[in-house]
Amino acid sequence: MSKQTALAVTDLSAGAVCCQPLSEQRIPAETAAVLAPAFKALGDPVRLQLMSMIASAPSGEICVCDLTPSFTLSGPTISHHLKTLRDAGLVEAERRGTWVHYRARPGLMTQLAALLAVHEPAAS
Amino acid sequence: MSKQTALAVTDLSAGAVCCQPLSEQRIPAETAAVLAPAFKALGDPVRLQLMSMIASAPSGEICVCDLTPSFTLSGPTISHHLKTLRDAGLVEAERRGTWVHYRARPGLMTQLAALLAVHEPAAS
DNA sequence: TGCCTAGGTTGACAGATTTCGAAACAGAGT
DNA sequence: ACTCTGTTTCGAAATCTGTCAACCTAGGCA
Repeated sequence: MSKQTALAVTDLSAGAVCCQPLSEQRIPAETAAVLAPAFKALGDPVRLQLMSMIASAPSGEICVCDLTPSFTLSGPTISHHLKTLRDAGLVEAERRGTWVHYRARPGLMTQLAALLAVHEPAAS
Repeated sequence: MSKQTALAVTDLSAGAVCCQPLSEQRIPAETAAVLAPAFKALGDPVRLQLMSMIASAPSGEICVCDLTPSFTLSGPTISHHLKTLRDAGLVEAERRGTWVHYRARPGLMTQLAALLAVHEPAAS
């Protein structure tokens, strides 16, 4: 099941599924179906923190061994959450030697941010 | 009942739960716990579309009677999804005569967008 | 080479949460 | 009273969360 969404997300992060703020134009059902899983992936406190730790890593990437100790959860649980973020297209993993490093994929996050951008009402 | 959940969200949308991009600074567990539910609320294709339809309504608000026909789901189901968005603090409802109108609350969405903003590597 | 240990992932499972619709309910208009 | 709009309640099916056990890969060492 996650395979399907992962594929779609890969497509969009390569391309141009959305860019218009959500408040300026109705999202087509198709687009919503593609982007909702990304929001869902961020819709868990642990995953939101993981995403933040990965994205804010000074070197651009961070070892799982540095992530796990920050939570009271077990290793497998963290691994599952990381897989969710991976399937959503928000991060990618690379094994270098003994350790696995996670890196953020800014493309999709940028799209989500653009989607949420609120058009300044009057102003101008 | 919606008052309770609305309170926490009201606090944050009034105040300073977050503002820093997720990729610039680690989100504290506390902040993650507060913001994750908002992402979770957007993490469903139907709710994402609903949010978009509400936020992009030309008059700033939209009647439930205009929302329901756009989906193949039953009335109660749409109502449930709307309640989820309400509880998350993303929209608010007002009954005017026979019909109920939904309006977006941009505050929280702005915060989420700021959180997802990706720091430009160059600049600064 | 063969064996051992450590880091992470995967699979399977119980318990909690979500999703959806049928039926019942509340508000407003006729 | 009756109708129409939308919400709430309730229950069933599906999904999600977290853990243990098993597995795989990489590295160290005799």
